[in-house]
Amino acid sequence: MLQRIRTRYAPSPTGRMHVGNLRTALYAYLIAKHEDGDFLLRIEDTDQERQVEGAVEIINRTLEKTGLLWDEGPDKDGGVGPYVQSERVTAGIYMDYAKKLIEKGEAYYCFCTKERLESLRQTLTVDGETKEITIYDKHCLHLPKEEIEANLAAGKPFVVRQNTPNEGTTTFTDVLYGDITVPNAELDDMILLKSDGFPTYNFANVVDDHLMGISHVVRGNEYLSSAPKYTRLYHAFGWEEPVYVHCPLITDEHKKKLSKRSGHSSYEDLVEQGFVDEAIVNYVALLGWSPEDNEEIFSLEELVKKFDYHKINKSPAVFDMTKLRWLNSEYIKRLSDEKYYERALPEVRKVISKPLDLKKIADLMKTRIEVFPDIAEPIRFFEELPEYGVDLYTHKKMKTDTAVSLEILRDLLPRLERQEDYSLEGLKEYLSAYITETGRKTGQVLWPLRIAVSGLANTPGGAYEIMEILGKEESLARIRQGIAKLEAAG
RNA sequence: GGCCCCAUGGUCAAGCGGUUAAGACAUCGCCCUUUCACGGCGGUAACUCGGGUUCGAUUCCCGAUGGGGUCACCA
Repeated sequence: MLQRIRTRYAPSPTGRMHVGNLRTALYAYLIAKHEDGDFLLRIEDTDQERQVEGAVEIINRTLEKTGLLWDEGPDKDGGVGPYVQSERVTAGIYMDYAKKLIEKGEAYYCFCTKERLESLRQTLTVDGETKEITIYDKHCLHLPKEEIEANLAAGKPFVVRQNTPNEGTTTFTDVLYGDITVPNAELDDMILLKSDGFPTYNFANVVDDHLMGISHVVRGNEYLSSAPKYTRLYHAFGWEEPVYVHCPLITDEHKKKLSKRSGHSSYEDLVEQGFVDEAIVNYVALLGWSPEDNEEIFSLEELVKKFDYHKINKSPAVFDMTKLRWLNSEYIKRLSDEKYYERALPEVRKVISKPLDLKKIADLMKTRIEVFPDIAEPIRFFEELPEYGVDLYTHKKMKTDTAVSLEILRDLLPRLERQEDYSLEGLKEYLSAYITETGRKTGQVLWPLRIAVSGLANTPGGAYEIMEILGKEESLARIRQGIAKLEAAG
């Protein structure tokens, strides 16, 4: 294959990128980069009503954060901006191409009013759901030339429609799905150019993919049913078709296509929920594809090396938050201190206002969380000793109960008051000496100690770690409280 | 409803005519351990159904069933 691979990600700027879009962008990027090809970004903003303020920036930022950097585009602000379709509309590109099609008889002007179109609409009820379908009747295809001219001259609003024959079939080839053939009669005369002069996605997409030399068109499987119409467009122009890669859908647990409208998480939502960029990209890559070596954790660079689009699955994949969380925990464990603190410390500060060693507290949580917000709850006891019942002091396996605990804490208190070194090592050394000296079991001594300083049966870290962080004064205060509590309980 | 696509454990996912049907997440149990977690070890759990083709089908073909997608002056 001598042809250079060129792919593109072509989103419409309507808000945050949801996971399905991110996966499409990722696959398009990987297909190109695996062969050292080009990856472009093209903003498809041909629907003026759906424009969302700042959406292009969100797309740019998301692509940058995930490392899916595009290779070319018009100069903009000293850098390489993405291609933007609305800017190309002004250049008259789409109008010119639409006219070429009209000349060839492959498209035609349509002056039908909304009302007339409305009358063509059929409603249909399936499984209790009401759906509306409209099949255009080619009314304007048969308009006399004079009438068309007159309408145009009168400035009557028009639309340009694709002229699809009612006979024959159209076949296109997808690398994953093979040849797909549909009867032309099934293909509606879709609108190419809207009455506001803007092209529809269907048209702009084909024209731009050709003009930009896109070799592999990567898009979601929901486009499979309109693909034959695009094929007809390519044929009508006499252009060579690109290679199609229709990616399987990503669905929710109910097998429904992920969409913003249904409230499914976008990439940015996930970041806000405490996920790591690389983990999200990694996980999403795995939905619909797996490497030959069966590895599951890899960087974008490794992905580029391993990715083979011929191995993309055909069946839809359910987005499994549980597995993403696991993968995220793996990424968190591998994070450098710097990167870990950057996101962990803010979470620690949410619950700790005392002048404690926040980094040490964060360290305690590194292997215990799946997402960053998991940090807050388990460390709250550092800030304030929670209310607890003396029954916590009873632990069969540790061979301890309230009586034993009271005895040990009373025994330990004066010693710990004399102890100056509250570092982890100091405490460890001192207390293990006490343990051997008294012949008690380690757990038997440490259990009541942890209960006293934390008020909890389960804590991140053990008694040593907690006491080190709390420091001598607070540790002793809590131990005295524990003793008082035990004495009061009798 | 028309058209199109899909079908291996709960989820992701190997497999591409002959396998004890991998692996990961989840789940369960054990070990490690002062708790929790990490880590280690092990268990439960799958080829939608019916016809073919074949010496032999999870694998190929057809059909059924199930699920999904799509049918806009949205992309």
